[in-house]
Amino acid sequence: MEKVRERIVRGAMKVFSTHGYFKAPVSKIAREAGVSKGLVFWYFRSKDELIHEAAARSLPIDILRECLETVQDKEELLRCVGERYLKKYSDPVMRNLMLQTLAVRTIYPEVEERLREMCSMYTRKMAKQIFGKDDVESRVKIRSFFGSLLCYSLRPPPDISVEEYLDNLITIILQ
Amino acid sequence: MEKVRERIVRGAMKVFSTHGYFKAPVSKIAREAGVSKGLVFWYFRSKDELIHEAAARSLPIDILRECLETVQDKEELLRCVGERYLKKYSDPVMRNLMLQTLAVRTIYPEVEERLREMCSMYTRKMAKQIFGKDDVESRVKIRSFFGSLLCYSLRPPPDISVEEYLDNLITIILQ
Amino acid sequence: MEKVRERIVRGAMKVFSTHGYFKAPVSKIAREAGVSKGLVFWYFRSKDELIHEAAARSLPIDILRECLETVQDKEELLRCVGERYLKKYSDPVMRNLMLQTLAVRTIYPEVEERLREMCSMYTRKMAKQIFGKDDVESRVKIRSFFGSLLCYSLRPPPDISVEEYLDNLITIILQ
Amino acid sequence: MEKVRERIVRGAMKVFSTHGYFKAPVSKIAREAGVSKGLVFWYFRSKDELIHEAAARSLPIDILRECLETVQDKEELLRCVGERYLKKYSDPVMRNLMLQTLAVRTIYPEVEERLREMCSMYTRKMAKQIFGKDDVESRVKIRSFFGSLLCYSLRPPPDISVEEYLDNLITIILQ
DNA sequence: CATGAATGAGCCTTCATTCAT
DNA sequence: AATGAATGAAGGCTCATTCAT
Repeated sequence: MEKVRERIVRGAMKVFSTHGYFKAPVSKIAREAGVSKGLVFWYFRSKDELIHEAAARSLPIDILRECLETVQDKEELLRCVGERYLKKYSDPVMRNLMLQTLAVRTIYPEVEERLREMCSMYTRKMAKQIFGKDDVESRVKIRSFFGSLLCYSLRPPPDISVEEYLDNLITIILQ
Repeated sequence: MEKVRERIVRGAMKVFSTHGYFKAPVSKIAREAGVSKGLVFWYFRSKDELIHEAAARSLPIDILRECLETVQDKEELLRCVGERYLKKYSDPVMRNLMLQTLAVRTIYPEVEERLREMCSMYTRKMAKQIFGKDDVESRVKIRSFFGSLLCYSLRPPPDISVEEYLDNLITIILQ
Repeated sequence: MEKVRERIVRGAMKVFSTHGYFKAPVSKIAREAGVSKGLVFWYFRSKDELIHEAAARSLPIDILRECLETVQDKEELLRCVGERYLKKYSDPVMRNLMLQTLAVRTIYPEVEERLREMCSMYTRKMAKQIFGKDDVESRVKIRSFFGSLLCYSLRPPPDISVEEYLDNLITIILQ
Repeated sequence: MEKVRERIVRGAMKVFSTHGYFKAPVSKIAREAGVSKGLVFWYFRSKDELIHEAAARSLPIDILRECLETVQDKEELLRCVGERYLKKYSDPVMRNLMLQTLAVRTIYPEVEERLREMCSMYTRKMAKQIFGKDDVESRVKIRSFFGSLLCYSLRPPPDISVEEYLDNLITIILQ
């Protein structure tokens, strides 16, 4: 049996992903998790705290960190990030939740900060590791890479497989 | 003096962009527009109707339609779309509002439908017009193009100008 | 027809006086005032604001101020304060409400401050005006005066009239 | 080591005295007493039961009973009551708690009853024992005595000592 | 005895919406 | 058209109370 706290987070992510952070009643989250409404507030001080937990899990920061730490080769790095990214967001819950998180960055400074860090630090690191430099062209390419992944996730074309898509994308970026 | 209805929509877009569609009280929108709360409901049947109007304006559909209608040359087409896109979303209100709109697509079927149309029909048309074909590589490139624009808008790199960025991007896509 | 805001305050005072400030639901206050619950929050930002208004009205500060301003003679001053005091708190609502207010002074600094002012400034002024001096005996007498009024209000002896009581009290204080 | 039950009552009195009976969460009381929340309900059937225990201890009934039983002389009786009273309520916890108790008399019939008994029976007994009679003047004096003690307790004048105050008060009452 | 997770009732507050003026 | 008072439905949160361990 999964731990209660984890069940609540899962339920929250599911409900948040379809209703949005602010239209999702805690009562619905509780029902989804199979617990009482009061218990949610035993594990989380407030709904905001639960939002923060869900928001943190919705971003691909973990993927970036891991791949950058473990992989050296440039093509392999792109593949590592690409594969995990597309896998993570093949789950509709995660996909929609990430969009919800992007939308609330103007409300929660912590979310904004996390996004800023992800966009600046990690893309810079990737540009360095892949192209050996950090010039305009490299950074445009990295952004195109992530942008493409995002676009694919948001609305996967029904007639292109993940592998095919990723192969093509990596080729374009590295050429 | 701007028309009242228009003032209300503008106010709504501004408030929606920072507070999100559901945390933005109609009272705040009215204050922003300089009218009474009651008047908002004279021009719009409900808050949802106002949300739909704002959501429609937040997407780049108008840009796609216009450029596809007026421009033939492939590079010119990419530049037409790119320039207008980056201009539209250089406004923080528009930028944030588009994110809000992406987030509510699971709630409003109309929004979902509009997005679906934009992603499938227009990207297909662009692929056709630019690459003459609609194969995997072409579509990956179009997605990379839009993804890159989106990424740039979300967090413009402080040391790269719009023109420079767009030039590089078009070169990468067309090579 | 009484003004709505005033009706709400009256209803609040009545409900507060029997249920206490914190056990009195706003819904009950609204019902007592004959308005909807939401309207209470149109006139008062929060329940706390309503509590403050009720608390301010529950104290005898107005009586002290008026009598000290208008009356010179010492016996007359005691009688002015005594009469109005006993009249004000002959109303069970006012009597109980004052007790509620005394009880929440540790929670609301504004209430504590108002009480402090009442106890120090006004008793000092009365001692000066009645006994011409501010020594220990005078101040003990003033406190006995107020204490006696308070005790009478809290539980009026069934077989002593207000006038009789006040006459006796003034005699004792002035002898 | 103090008995657990006693620790809980002490903790309750402390928390009640500052937060009031109804704003004081049982959890806070438990923390103050250094026990778990559940244990409070092992020793007391409900929070109300705990309130009653605290309320009973907050009143000066014990003082009245003891002094009336042991002391015969009138001045000595006043001094006995006065001294113990001022000592008991020199403790801010007791002082505030008594006010809280006065405030909840409209809610708990038992509290109301206890107060009624204290006010009628004991003041009557004191009047008899001190003045030999029970006429209006005597009872006004007794009320002035208690009222003065109450006033002193509520807000002790910073420049008058307990002894000095009590001496003066007894003189005034007995003259 | 003792703990703390779990429950559910109730309350304050917000806010979309209506309506008399 | 325009205002703002008035309403009622939720929703977030607290907290007394229970119960398995």
